Amino acid sequence: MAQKPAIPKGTRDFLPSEVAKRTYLFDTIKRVFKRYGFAPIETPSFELSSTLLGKYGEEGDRLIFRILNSGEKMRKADLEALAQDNLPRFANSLAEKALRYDLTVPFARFVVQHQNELQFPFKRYQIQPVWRADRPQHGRYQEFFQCDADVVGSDSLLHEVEFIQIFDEVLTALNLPGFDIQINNRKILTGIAEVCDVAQQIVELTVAIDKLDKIGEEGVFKELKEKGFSDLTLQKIQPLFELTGSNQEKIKHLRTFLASSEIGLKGLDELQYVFDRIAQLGLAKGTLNFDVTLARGLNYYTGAIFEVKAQGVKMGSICGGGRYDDLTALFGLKNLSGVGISFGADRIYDVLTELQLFPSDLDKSLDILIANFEPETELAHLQLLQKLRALGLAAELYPSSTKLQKQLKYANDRKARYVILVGEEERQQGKLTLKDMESGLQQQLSQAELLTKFEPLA
RNA sequence: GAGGUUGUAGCUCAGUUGGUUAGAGCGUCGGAUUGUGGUUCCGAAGGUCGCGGGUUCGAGACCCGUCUUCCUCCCCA
Repeated sequence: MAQKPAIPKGTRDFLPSEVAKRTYLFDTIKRVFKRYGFAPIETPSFELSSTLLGKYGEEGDRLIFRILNSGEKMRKADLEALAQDNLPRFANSLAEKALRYDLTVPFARFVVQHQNELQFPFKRYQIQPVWRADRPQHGRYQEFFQCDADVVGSDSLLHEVEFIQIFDEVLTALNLPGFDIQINNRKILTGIAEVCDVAQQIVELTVAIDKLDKIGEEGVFKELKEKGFSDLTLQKIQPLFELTGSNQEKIKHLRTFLASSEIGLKGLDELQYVFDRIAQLGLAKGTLNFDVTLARGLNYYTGAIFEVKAQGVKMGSICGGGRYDDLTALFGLKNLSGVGISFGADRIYDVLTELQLFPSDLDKSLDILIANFEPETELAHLQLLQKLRALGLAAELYPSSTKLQKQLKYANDRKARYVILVGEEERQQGKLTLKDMESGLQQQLSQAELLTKFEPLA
């Protein structure tokens, strides 16, 4: 019986017109990455479970797609763990491999494994799909692409500056009219926790204040209270929510607030450097904002934290990133500082679609169609096609000599710019008719004239 | 992982308190036009009503399960 076809939830098919848009998006990002000296690498779609598990917290482990052992390996199932109701251990014994959850952890594994073959500081970019067993929602898929660029082996703040320039350059090239690059520094958050005497609960603290723009000041206080923070702490944090004014004014206020925290002040110094450099260099369309409440969930960030939001659309962050001082330590290589960013290609795609910013001629897959009148001229047409294709033009001969009406409709649907007509009339005169599908105008040309006409277009 | 929501033609959606043969627009195909597309006119094809079970004389509609969609939370890009 014919079965209704379907694809798993949170996955998508891409039609030619969609692939054309995605290619445009990826190519724009790649072009900028390359200009800044990043080289592409690729890693496998799946890794050993042990490489991935435990790197993203409890929540992350739950969202990792596992690959069931096959054949004889099934016998490795730990039935004892099942009997003891230890489901995580049982699951691990069933699946030794898992689909890549992000590009950063596999990259850390890659760096450690190939450390002797790489030049440091090592700058790589990587555009590949990742998989998450998350519940799909607007702008959230189970299979999606990440476009990451990272530098490892350098603690220079130069990279932070360059990444901000990359955000600006890519998103400007994609014609986004406006976007906010939010920046914060993990050291400032650590300093805040120190000043408030809650250094141990920094994760709970930052996760809560990260939600400020979503649930408001009251919501944050409520959540902090539920997490067991004292009224005194809440009172100390309060001034943070009232930080207003320019980036410089915010930094100034925080210097007072964090006066007793060495690490907090270091974070402010780092931030100040980045702001100074960007002010001197300038940005095209982006604006750089200091946002103390920006935390991002990931625990491994230690310095700058970035997040980018597009203006004029209701969409979560479209880019993110930050500095992580010891990511490769997870795999045994210490003291290697890294900093990186990620473009959320699928979300950017949705934003560009919503704002109608994709160039209109992207899905043009055919420049010239030769209409098919009679089988006898087939060879001559194929020879003409060779010449047109040698010029770099996408050209094809309609495969059968059906009604001209149908062939023109096909050319129209394919968005072909020109149609070449060679019927009995033209053949007798040794000419061909070139029809411009946009203007509808036709002209009679010899083959040599035709090729001369198209030469500059190639 | 928790709660809610959706599913009818290729697409977007109608379908009354359960009652003959499930409709429309768009798209597709054919024709009006045997060498001229986009517009127009005429016609046609296309549906196990997500899937499985139940209630009923009778289910697209009601009930249960399941998958899917979208949303809120969690988390994230």
